[in-house]
Amino acid sequence: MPTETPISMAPQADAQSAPCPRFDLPAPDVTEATAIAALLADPTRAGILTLLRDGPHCVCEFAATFDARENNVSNHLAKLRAAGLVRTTRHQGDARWIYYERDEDAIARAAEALDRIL
Amino acid sequence: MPTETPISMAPQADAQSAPCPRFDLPAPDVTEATAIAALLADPTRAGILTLLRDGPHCVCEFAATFDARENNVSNHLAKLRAAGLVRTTRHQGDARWIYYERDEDAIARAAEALDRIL
DNA sequence: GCGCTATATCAGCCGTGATTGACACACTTG
DNA sequence: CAAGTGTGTCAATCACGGCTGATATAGCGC
Repeated sequence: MPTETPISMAPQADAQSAPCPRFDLPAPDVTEATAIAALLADPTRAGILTLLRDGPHCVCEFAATFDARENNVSNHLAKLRAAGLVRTTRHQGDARWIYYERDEDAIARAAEALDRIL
Repeated sequence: MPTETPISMAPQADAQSAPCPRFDLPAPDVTEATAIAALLADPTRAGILTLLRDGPHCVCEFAATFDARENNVSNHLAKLRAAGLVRTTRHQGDARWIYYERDEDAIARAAEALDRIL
């Protein structure tokens, strides 16, 4: 206990001479934000979302651009799809080619969840 | 299978009958965004940043709120500090207590980096 | 039908990162 | 000064997630 300052105390309201930590603070719910951040933490997934901003692309294009294997790209796209951030459309004329495109509504909601903690 | 329309092909310029994938797309630089996303992907760190929005807090408050150990909280805070997202100030009167606070400028830049890929 | 292509799925391995447990440091109080 | 408190650091451990390699499916052309 600081027993000096016989007349005037430290007048700061910001931090007094006795710290009183609060142990009953409510823990904020960050499950949604952390799930999205975990998706964005991978460079391949982040690159895919960025590349998709100028239109749909197929798996082989991602694989070539990021020097990754097609199955790994497909795995990353499956996670983005499970989170609802991307959709798939088949190419008419050759339905083997699956084009991925952004779900802008879901991505906007994801950005809001991140902004809620930033 | 719709095999009709014997004369005219599908006239859409959006997706023709022959896909031509582009293999020379530039790979976007996502290093900054992925680094920040990796920080936010941990629930303790995300919770710390959220809790700090209503003012500075000390290590023991985080540990109590998230039911974590002080040394682990200190580890997470060290990473947030290394990224420049939080600052430290010592309590005057009892300098053992280290209060963490948000660096709003750095956090705003982090949010911009994430918005750049979302 | 058959082969070929584009994509998807999955067990197993492996590396990164969080937690553990112990210790060290800085500061205050007696 | 010593004891106690709040925090930081670090080797060892452990768990989660991406990669590998193989296999599977769907659609196209012959």
